[in-house]
Amino acid sequence: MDVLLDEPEISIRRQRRLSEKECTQHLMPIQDALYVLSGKWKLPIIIALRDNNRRFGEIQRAVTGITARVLSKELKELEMNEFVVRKVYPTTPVTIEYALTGYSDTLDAVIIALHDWGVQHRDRILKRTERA
Amino acid sequence: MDVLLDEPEISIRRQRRLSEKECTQHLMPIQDALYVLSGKWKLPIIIALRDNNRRFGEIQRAVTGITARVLSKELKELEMNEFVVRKVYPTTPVTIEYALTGYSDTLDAVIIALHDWGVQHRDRILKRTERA
DNA sequence: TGGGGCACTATCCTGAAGTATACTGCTATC
DNA sequence: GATAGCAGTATACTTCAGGATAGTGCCCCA
Repeated sequence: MDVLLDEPEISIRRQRRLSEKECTQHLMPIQDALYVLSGKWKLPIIIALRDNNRRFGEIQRAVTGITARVLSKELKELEMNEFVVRKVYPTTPVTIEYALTGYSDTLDAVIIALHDWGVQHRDRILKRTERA
Repeated sequence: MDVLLDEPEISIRRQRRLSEKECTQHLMPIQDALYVLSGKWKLPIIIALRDNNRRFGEIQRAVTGITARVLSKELKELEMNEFVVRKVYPTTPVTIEYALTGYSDTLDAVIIALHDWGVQHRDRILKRTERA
């Protein structure tokens, strides 16, 4: 529902929080960060890897619903971002393993922040629908 | 580049970090959080609003490149998520103002985490391309 | 009286993300 | 000899976020 008030606040401007330049400078890194995490599968794959799934087939079974084509593409992207290493062992036939890198751990703070916010948001939504 | 090793690590499993159930429980809130922030425009709009842009036209001019159609749609979504209120003043013609809610401030921790990670990631990428 | 700003909506279109299905060459197992 | 698993690739399709363009009714200003 919209809020109806008597007088526009347009004249009662709050103090500026950030200059336009500061804002843009803040925006770009955030979008970079969002970019590497967005999409339907990146986080599920990372979580499957954290759960010690290493082989292509294992990961595909852990991340239910993903097709081989998409998993292959996503793993390549995660590898490019250095979150994942692809290890090839000269067995016959070759054994291939994927593993998270140490760099992937730098995402922890982000993941925790997103998680915490998501939990309280979910809670809030639930309470809102209960009230209604 | 792939890494070549002598022996598969498949037997040398690291300790489990999270059970599968725990993982899924962690995943959903994260996806919820990502959902409300992802897309090309949500964050730029939030930042424009923080910068005290309140009128539709003001916001559109601040968020360069966005069309009225998309801005309208995004503002509705932000309103549904209770990050934004739409205030209607009974002037002639009606004056409409958008403003961030207190709830939008709960995103601060998430935005800061994403920002910090984004900054160091950018740095890392730059250094990598310099090296090459 | 005609042009512009206001806050939008309607219609159509494009491109990127994701899906479905089939196929590869290799080996191990029934 | 047939079937299944391994780690994918190839081709074709669908879906949907977002973009382009035009137009709404209202008012103000020259």
